[in-house]
Amino acid sequence: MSWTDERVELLKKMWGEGQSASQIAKELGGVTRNAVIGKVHRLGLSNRATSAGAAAAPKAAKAEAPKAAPAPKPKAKPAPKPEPKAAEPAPAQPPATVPMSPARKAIIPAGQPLPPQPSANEISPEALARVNEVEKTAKKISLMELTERTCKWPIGDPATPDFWFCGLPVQQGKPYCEAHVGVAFQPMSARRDRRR
DNA sequence: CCCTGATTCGC
DNA sequence: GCGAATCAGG
Repeated sequence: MSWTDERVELLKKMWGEGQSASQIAKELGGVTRNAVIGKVHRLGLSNRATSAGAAAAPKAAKAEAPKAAPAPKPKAKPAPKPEPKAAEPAPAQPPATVPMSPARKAIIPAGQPLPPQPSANEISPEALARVNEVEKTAKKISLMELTERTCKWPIGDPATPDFWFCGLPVQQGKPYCEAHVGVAFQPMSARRDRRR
């Protein structure tokens, strides 16, 4: 594919709208985001109000030496980085199997006894509200559709057909989307008033 | 890890 | 001019 006027125009339009290079590339087809970025630069349109990622970093200007540049050797990748590997602060119990749902039938899925889950209580009302919102617009994907980066929060009753997985984009690293991470990972807390 | 844009440089 | 590879940051 080449940069026809039309394609360049679309590129400009989308870039102007704040679309990401990858989105533009996907739209144009036949080009990678790198191609898009490269073109953007060649066209001279660059800095726009970026949201993130954009290297707002005032990189050292490439002042090419007029003659006989000292050749700073840009190729440099030391930093072996030993990787300290800090201990992960075990998060609260993520729903091993079934988190709470609107109407959990009285069925307890066979298997290990469910660990004490931070049920509806102890969770910020806001987080729950957001989850409810999310669950209404969740992608509702099936088990087969789960991927490394789809929210794996189960919704509904696994014993009925009304069962799906959230499916929204996961929050990097986590197994759930942002909303579900909010209720899945509790900072541990109030529950010690277990008079016993 | 995923994603973003920026730069470099051989073609 | 083009864009993959690479870099740098979130």
